[in-house]
Order: sequence, then C-alpha cells, then structure tokens
Amino acid sequence: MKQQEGEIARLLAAAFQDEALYNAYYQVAEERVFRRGEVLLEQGKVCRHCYNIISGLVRVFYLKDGKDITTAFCFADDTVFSIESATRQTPCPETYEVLEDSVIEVIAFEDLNRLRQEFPVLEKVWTLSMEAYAIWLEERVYSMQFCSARERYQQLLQKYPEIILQARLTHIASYLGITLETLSRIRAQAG
Amino acid sequence: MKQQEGEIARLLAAAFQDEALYNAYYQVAEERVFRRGEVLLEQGKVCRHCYNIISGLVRVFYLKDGKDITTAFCFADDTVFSIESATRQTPCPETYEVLEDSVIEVIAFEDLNRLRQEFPVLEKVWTLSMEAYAIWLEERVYSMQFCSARERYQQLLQKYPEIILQARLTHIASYLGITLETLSRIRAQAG
DNA sequence: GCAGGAATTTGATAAATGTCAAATAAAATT
DNA sequence: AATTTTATTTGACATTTATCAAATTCCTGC
Repeated sequence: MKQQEGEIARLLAAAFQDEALYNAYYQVAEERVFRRGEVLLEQGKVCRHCYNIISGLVRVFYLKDGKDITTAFCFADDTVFSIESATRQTPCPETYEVLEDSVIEVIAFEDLNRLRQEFPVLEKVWTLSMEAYAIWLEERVYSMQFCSARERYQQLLQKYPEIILQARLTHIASYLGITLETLSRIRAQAG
Repeated sequence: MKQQEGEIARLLAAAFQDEALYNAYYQVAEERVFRRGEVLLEQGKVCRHCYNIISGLVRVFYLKDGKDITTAFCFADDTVFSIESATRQTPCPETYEVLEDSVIEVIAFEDLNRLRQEFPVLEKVWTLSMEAYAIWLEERVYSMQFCSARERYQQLLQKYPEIILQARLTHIASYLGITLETLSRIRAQAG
C-alpha cells in the first residue's frame, strides 16, 4: 500500500480539527523513530499495524527464489501496510524496510478499524486512499506494460528525483523489473 | 476497474434481502442487453455510470499513438467503470467495448453515490471492491515485473481459460504487453 | 460453397535485455 | 590511512522479444 494524494491530506487535516477525533486517535497512535535498516514488518507475518511515514523512506520488497524484489518506495505522507494481509488476516507477502532514519506513526488496525467506525470521516479517508492507491497501481501497470526500461527509469526519476540518492541500484532495478546491469548501462548512456 | 471476490458477492446477496434497498436500487439500476461491438463508454468522456456485468464479456482498452492497447477483460460478476474518471470527474482514460452479446446492469453514479450514503452496506461493498481491485492490480504488477511473456500467457489462460475462445490475439497480446507475433509463437510452442 | 477481408502464423533479422565474469569505485571498518 | 566489504560499471555473449514482410488460415457476407 502506498498513497499520496492532496485531497486526502486536506481532508485529514480538517478532520483532526475535531478534538474528539484528535484525542481518540493519538491515544492509540504512536510516533516512533526507526533507524536505517530496521524492519517494520516481515514477510509472512500478519500485518496488524498501519504505518504513516512522517519523514524518511521505506522500501517494500519480498524474497522470491532467493532474490530480493522491490515493489515500492514509500516517502513522507505515504501510508504503508498490506491491504491483503490486513483485511484478510493472511500472511503479509512483503517486508517493509526502513532505508533511512525515519519518523513513522504507528497505529494498530484493531484501533484504526474501531476509529473508522466511530468517525465516518476516517472511513471516508480510507476509501479515498484505496481509490488513490488503485489509480497509482493502474499507472504502474500501464508503465510496465508499454514502456521500455529506459522510459520507466526516466519516469521514476521524474516522479521521485531523490530516490537515486537514497536507494541502492539493485533495489531500483528490481522495482523497474530489470537487472542491475541493464540499469547501470541505461544510466551510463542518457542520465 | 474490475472486481471479482466471493465475499463481496455474498455480502451483496445478503444486502439485497433488504426490500427497501432492493427497491431503491432497482428503481435506478437498469438491466440492458448490449450487442457485440457496442461501446459502453468512450475514452475522453467522463464516466457517469457503473456497469455490472451479469453475463458476457467486456474489453477495456485505450488508443495511444494509433495503437489499441487492452488493459483488462471483464467477465460476469465484474464491475466496470473508471475509478479515476468517476471519482474525480476527469476524462475517462479508457474505452469499454462489449466483445460478445452481454447483459449488463447500468446505474448512474449520481444514484449509486446517493444509495451508498443511504445504505451503509453498499458503502462497505464499495470499499471492499476497491480493496479487491487493488489486490488484483498488485498481482498484475507483480506478474508484469517478473514473469516472462510465456509465463504471463499461461497465468492468463489458467485464470480465464475461456478468454482464448472469445478475444482476438491482438487484444490478448497487448494485454500481456507483448506483440501479436510473439504471442502467436508462444502458442505454437507450448499450448 | 465461394470471394474477399480479417486474423493468425511463419520467417528473417534487428533491438533490447539478461547472464556471467571481471574490473573499478565507493563505503564501512579497523 | 589501510583494509575489507559492498556497490557499481564494463565486457562478451546468450536469450528474449520486436519489427517487417509474406504466407496461410479463418470468418463473414453473399
């Protein structure tokens, strides 16, 4: 999961003006500092918490046949959790790894689900987030379907210019669905 | 958009036991027969209706640089509309084309959104559908990211064995992100 | 059943990307 | 600063997939 949409941020900001909501939320949500290399959740465990990135960078990946495959990079204002694991109580297919020291707000789904029922605006935010995530995924499928490796790399750079400074090439390559060597050659040619 | 998940179907079936909901819904939802080749919605127009496929087959595609690119095949029990266009009132990025004579339930978002507010169970179904769709998309990204053309073809066949009987190879090929010729060769080799 | 058009297959070749191995370069550790 | 480890680049070659062209097969309307 990953989300980043202006309207949602505004709606949330407005919602937190409500003191009752604010108090109820921060009674159960906890802001924590995670160090580079720390793992928020490991592949195979059930995802029981929702992670809101306040600042920093998180990498989503899974291990398959010994290979480490990156499925997303998540930045400030993104939300990290597994929809599948959290909603169906199944093992989480991915691991969430903190790439650089990050401030992350952690809230248990047990609490969040209760708050969603209690405060309809949070339910609304949830739904809007799902919609935004689906739209983001649609774009990603499109890009995988019809763009060459070079184009995909350029799109990534355009969207997240910082990523190149913060993440390993191996991770970026697997995110793009290409090998490390191919990515290196693409970079060598046209920056 | 596309969705197909057992729990949602069951929840809906239960919800429609409620006579008030049933009546309110079928006052505005209309079941129509569409003939092969008909278009539900054209790329560029705002998506104002939600299409529930009762029976038949719908292809989702868009035109880009003169090329026709398929992004989904939708079957009975799938729901067809553009999340992006419907929620943000933006031009729909895709066209929905009926591939074979189909029975499709049409409901205007104007009505559906009102019903979602009126009957919380419908709001619940909406959210679950979004979740299911996001999970479906995640699988699709994964498949595009790490599977060869042959593997993707085999996955498609396994999931939707009928598709090969109903859709053009050109459409299937663009859905898989490969050329018509490559798909033909894959088929020639290992069924 | 036949003609004409559309869909699919096949062939030859080019381009993109992957694989394996080695060489540098950069970063972390002592 | 020197050493060790890790990350990235480069090279040679294999594989996959695309492209263009032609041949064949399959539909469709007559």
